[in-house]
Amino acid sequence: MARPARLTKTGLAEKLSPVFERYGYDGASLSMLAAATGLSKASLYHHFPRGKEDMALYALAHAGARLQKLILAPLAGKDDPRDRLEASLAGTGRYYGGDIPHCLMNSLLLGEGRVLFADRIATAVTAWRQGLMAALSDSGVLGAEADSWAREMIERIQGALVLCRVSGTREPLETCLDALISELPLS
Amino acid sequence: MARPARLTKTGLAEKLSPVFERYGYDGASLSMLAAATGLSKASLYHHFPRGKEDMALYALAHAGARLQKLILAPLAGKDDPRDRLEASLAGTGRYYGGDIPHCLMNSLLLGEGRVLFADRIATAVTAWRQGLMAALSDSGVLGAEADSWAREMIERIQGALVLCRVSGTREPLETCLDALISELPLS
DNA sequence: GTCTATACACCGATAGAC
DNA sequence: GTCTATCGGTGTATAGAC
Repeated sequence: MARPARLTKTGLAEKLSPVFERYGYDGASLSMLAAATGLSKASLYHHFPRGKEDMALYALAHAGARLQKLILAPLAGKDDPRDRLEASLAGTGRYYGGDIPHCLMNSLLLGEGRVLFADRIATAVTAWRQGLMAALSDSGVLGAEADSWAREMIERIQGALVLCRVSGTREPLETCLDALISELPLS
Repeated sequence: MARPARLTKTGLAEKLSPVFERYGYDGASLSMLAAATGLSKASLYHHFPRGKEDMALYALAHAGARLQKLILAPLAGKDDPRDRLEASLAGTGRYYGGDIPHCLMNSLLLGEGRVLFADRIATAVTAWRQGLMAALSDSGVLGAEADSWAREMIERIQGALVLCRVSGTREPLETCLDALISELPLS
């Protein structure tokens, strides 16, 4: 495989994301972001000339790539639809890692971040929903029911993530994912 | 009824809440909060001597009172449990008002706000969950099922609120509340 | 590509007049 | 109880040496 530069944008985005996840766009300061990367504020501007907005965009791009890999790709195969849905939900548990899982797209929806990133986030959520719908349809669930199930799955996962922040644990998410698997409307 | 002072703490909390809801604790600046109340920053400190933290606490107290009135009180009557649950869900729709509904307790769970307010928020969520459980139990739903239904209802409502911020509309919340009413596990 | 030093606006908070 | 004026600190962002 190609040897990557020691400091890739992807590598930086990986370190920036947790700050945006925990503090939101307004709450994430350049001092925090610099500390998280191990660079100075000035060096961050070398990599992200347009400043904090650029950094959040790269964090979002990184989140989108992980969404694709861990959640959407498993949905798209040609295996048994039940296996695909279960694999995607398992991937969802890995996507939302950490002792207190956070959703970057949720955190960026407050304050100034909503103005800047709502379109991009809506696109990602739509892709997620359509991926779920497709797998549900493949399993024989009728169109309208597949639609409402896909919506409900994302709704419950996002709600569980809120409850994780309330309780300070991963437990609501794990319980939710288990419940979703057992309630899948499949034959 | 007693004549209230022209500027009550409750009246101020009502004006402060939308700012904390939309921007979170870190993102809400004193300039915004002053503008929202029509007071100067110095006057805000007269009413809330400990500054922004005090203001957020009063906003939380105001939210707690509204939760009690619109969501919890309807659950606690002696009417038919189905009527109580439906009344509470209708109250939930009013509690989360506005063109893009926001949840103060959710918004305060980011950044510094989580450190300061997580305990208080967890207490409110627990009360909500127990109120739902009690009404479900009264309707004959078994303990374990009442517990998981109460959890799922809050989870879905919170998730729907996230999707409202994604789409910029009330529609996910309204759809969720309608679905919950029609799916209530009652006789 | 990294850094130190710095610019200037805004932050939360306070002093003190009215 | 409200205000203007101001404090010290931090915010984002830039200049320029190495």
